[in-house]
Amino acid sequence: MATQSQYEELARQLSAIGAVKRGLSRILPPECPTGSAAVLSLLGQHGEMRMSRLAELLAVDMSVTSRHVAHVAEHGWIERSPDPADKRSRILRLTPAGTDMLGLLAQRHIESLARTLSDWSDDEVGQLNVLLDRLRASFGDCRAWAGQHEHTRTSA
Amino acid sequence: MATQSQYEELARQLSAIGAVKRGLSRILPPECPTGSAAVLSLLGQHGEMRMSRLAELLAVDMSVTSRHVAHVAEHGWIERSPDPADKRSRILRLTPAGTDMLGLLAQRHIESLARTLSDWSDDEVGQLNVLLDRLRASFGDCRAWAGQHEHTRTSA
DNA sequence: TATTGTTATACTCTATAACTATA
DNA sequence: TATAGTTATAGAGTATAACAATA
Repeated sequence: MATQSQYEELARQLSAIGAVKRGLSRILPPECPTGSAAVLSLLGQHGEMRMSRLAELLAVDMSVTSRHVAHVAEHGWIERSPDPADKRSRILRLTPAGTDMLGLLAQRHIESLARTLSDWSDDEVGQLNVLLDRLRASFGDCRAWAGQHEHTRTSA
Repeated sequence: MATQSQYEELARQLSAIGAVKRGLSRILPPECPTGSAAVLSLLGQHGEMRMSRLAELLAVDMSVTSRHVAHVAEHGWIERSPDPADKRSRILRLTPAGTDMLGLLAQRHIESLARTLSDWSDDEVGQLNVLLDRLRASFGDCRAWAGQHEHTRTSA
């Protein structure tokens, strides 16, 4: 168990990390904003999948996923083929153009991070990756989360 | 220097960390969304300051800062007094109500994180805090950043 | 009747540009 | 002329709710 102070600090750090994310998003081509990049990245990592699975991996509502996927499909980076097992579903799959775009994104991310984190050791970057992955897992596990404070009005 | 693979992984982790941030934002009272919470937090940490300083700490444009500050002031959580040294500026300062709200936010963050990260040691949380702080610093230092790819259209 | 996915609507956060007041 | 801050406008991301098609 960590101290209250550490939890407060972590909340501040997570709030501030938005600046880093914005920095990384600025290097993306404008046709491929962060939402599209996330879709491509997950399809590249996990291979073909359905909308519902993608929404779960993105950790956003399926309506949001639907819009991102529509944008990515309009650009020809993915194809949506009918799911023979369930006519309501479609299978999402990277196209060659999508794979190319994914390569471009990786290249830009690597360039930026290599420059920005030039004084980090590989061990430190590895540690951060491990901790961030665990953080995500800890939050993902805890699905008894939503509606806990149910957005109560306060008098403060 | 880290490997390309580690940089790619870090980019993915940062993209995915949004889910954690959204989780934390859901426990906030609806009158005090993340933008307002960030303003209160920084004023609590650093004490009174001017808009321009706050914008720098938030790492967002001053126009954005201005709107957050207006919202926070409307709720009576801060006061804006004229700066005697520069009539264009106003000094921002937490009110007692703002301090109360800050306390409520801290309490909710602590509750949530203590529950979610119950199996983390204090050392691990501390490590993550250190690395996130350093990450922010590395990006903050690198101000020769913007306009590097200048949003070039790509053919990919 | 329940589930998959889409669309309409609304809200938050952010950036750019135009503007006011002061330095 | 330059700087501090505000406001108008636009764009991206997300959530809720209503809807269509299929299970």
